[in-house]
Amino acid sequence: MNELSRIQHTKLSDIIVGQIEALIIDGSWAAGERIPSERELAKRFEVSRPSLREAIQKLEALGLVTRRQGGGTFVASALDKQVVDPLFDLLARHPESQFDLLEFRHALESVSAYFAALRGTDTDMARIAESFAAASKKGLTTAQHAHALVAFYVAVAEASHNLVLLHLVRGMNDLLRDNIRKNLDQLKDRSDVQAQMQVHREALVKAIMERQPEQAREACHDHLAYIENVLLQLNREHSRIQRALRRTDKANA
Amino acid sequence: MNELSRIQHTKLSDIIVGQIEALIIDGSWAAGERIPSERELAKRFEVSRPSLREAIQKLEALGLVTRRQGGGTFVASALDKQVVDPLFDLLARHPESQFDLLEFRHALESVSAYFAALRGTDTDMARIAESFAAASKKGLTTAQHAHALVAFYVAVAEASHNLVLLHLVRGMNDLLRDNIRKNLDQLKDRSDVQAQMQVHREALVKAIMERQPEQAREACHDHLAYIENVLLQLNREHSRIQRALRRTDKANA
DNA sequence: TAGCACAAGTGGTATTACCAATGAATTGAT
DNA sequence: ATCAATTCATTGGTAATACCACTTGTGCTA
Repeated sequence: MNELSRIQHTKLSDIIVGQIEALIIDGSWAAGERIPSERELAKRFEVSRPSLREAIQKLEALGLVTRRQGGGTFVASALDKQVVDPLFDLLARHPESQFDLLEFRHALESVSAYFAALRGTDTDMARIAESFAAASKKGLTTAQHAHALVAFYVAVAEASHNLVLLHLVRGMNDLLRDNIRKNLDQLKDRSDVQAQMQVHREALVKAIMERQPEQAREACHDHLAYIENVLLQLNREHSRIQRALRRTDKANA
Repeated sequence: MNELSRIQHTKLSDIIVGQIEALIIDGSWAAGERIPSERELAKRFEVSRPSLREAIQKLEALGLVTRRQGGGTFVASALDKQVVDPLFDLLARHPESQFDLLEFRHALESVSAYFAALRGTDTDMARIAESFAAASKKGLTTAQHAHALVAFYVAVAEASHNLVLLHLVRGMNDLLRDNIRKNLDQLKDRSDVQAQMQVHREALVKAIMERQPEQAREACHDHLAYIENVLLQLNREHSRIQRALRRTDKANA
């Protein structure tokens, strides 16, 4: 049986990865802590150092540990535990998929808001309030505003206490910031729209703080649906202007 | 300068990865083709075999190549070139995060259903109907049923015509199948629950076929919320039984 | 007490060897 | 001539040992 034979040939390094992951996840090795040396671990697991190194390299690729030549191997802290998804790289290079991303954000942030309202601790709520206040300051540049909004959404995702949601939001940090900045750029001249967006965000924060999951979801949905509609309208206007300009150019030719 | 020193200390294996990636991307090494052996490549790049192996291992982690002991290393074809997200790997190895995944699926599949109903072409609808019929057959093993359900959800994601959703569903294929199989296993003795799940899926397909986005989203939501509640109930029962057993063991000790 | 030098311990890379799996070629039987 | 079995070469997987470069800790001296 093909599958059976595949199961039987688990690589040694994969077995070691599993055992080290368990140690990290159960807290035996805490974030930031230096783990035993490669030579020590090779002895402990009764494998060769190259096999142990292969396992450590996989853990590094997973973002679970970081290595420093001469310094040691450390359990990655949450701060620098970042994973890059190839699709997000792809999307970053193809801005025309902006709406695909917006639609996905729609789902991701709505469910994050829902669970943040459902499960957020008092600490979570405080951080959401802080990051929202930072994002609401006057006089921010577009880049600063985008950065602050990302921090706000990350705080909401953290408050959801869902590992998958948190991972995705963190993984698409750069992409999220670029998407938000582009949205803000396109809406730069529309102070009416910006005011409305701020109203939406305030409604979202209020719903989360009052631990109203359905309202939080709805507020987030309204916010993103509004942005989509405005951007679609702007793009239609832009396309219309482009077509008009092309007609004018043809008439003059 | 910290960053400057980081640039200077590029690992040998990373350099090799870049060079091999270039060969794959420019078509020198075509999909499905066997690449030169490790020993040959080590000689060509003038590095040691362990360093070359580390590079190949990274390429494998990226999904660019596949290795077979005794057989060789092959450029991954598009068919099995699957994007592996490290979190999905981690989740696959730690079943205790089953509910985080289920909550995320909730959001992902609801929005996929919404957009499938909104944008699905006639071809999409036909494929959804086909895959749903395949998933509804009697007499499937749990593994076959899970496999068929995954194909169904992939068809729905394809009908959404959203690149991000499609990517995520594809990327978590194995994880999705394992999650569904586990859910089916736990619900094996509950024919009432299985019947209800089938009713939900039929409602979902109906809403998509009739191009009713809100209804599709709602049907999907109902389906997954139902599964979550049933599993939570089962887990509570299981925990209660475990606690009762522990009390019995202690009394007997 | 601070700075410098040295040593020990760390990860990175290398050489060489052997094991287990795979596939191609060869040989023998029908 | 064809097919099956065997053999051998080549592949990836694992290991032992060594050395290099970097980091950190310790001890000594001014």
